[in-house]
Amino acid sequence: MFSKACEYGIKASIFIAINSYEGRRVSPKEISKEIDSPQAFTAKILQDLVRHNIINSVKGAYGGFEIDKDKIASTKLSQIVNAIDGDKVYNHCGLGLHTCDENHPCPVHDKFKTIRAELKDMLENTNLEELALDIKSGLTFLKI
Amino acid sequence: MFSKACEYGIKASIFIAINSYEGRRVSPKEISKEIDSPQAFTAKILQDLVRHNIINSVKGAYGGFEIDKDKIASTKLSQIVNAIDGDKVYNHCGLGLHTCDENHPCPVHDKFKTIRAELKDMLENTNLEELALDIKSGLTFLKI
DNA sequence: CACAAATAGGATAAAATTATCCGAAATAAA
DNA sequence: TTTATTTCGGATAATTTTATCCTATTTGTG
Repeated sequence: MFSKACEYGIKASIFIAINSYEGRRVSPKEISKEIDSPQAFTAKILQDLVRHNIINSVKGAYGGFEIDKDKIASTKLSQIVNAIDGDKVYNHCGLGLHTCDENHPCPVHDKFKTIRAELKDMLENTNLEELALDIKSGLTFLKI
Repeated sequence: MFSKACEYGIKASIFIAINSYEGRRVSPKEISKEIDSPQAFTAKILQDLVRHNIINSVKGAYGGFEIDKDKIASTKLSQIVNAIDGDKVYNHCGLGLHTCDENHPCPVHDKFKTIRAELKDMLENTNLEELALDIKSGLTFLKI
């Protein structure tokens, strides 16, 4: 469904959000430990999220990654996915046709339509805040 | 969603089904031309489908690939996907956790649950016959 | 200013996926 | 039985994704 990079990016964003609520910046080392991902690779993905304005980085001593507190609730899962994997989750034809639409559908176009729409809807209506709160309250987990 | 190999495998199966209704065997060359895929790679995937008993191969002159006519309607899309991509489409955690279930859910477990179930349901309730008929009647397409 | 602590970014490596090539084996027909 | 045709299967290559390493750059503190 998502690339490894995207999986790491989502989990990292959630962990950063949790810590940003407490005013704490986190490093790639802490993050990769907490989400069980390769550190250097995770750092690359964080750079990408910074470039896409999803998270914030502060260089130098006492630096690290953070998210503006008042941005957490309005950051959608779809933005993270889009930043890392692009729009192929929504737009790529299920069977890889270059053009696949109502006028020229692939054999599974119709059957995929609702599923794809629901996925899109879910990603666009899920925000970082709810995901972070579930982790904090021990309802969900970032690793294992 | 699916691997390239799986996309090719699905399209190839549909094309073979169409021709099997007419009692015609088809070669990797014809298939790859019709579904716009690399020939040798497609041949490998066909071998895989043969090993998984989804299609049938006949070696030698006048040989080729075919599907038993009376098997087409009972062959589910899920069987093809499973043969090539395994069960990860259904079972792999959305965020890559090794264990992700009701007792130990990842942050998006619940939100993915219905989507994943629908996908599974769709794949298990779509058969080769309907896909082949749609192509034959010009309703859907295998390439471009 | 010098130093320590961080992220940024380029180069490279490893692994997985996608793709190609070629000879072996099987089979039908002449 | 020979020949032409066709799948099978192993070896290899190309590409993409995943992952690592090292140096440069930035920045706060003493």
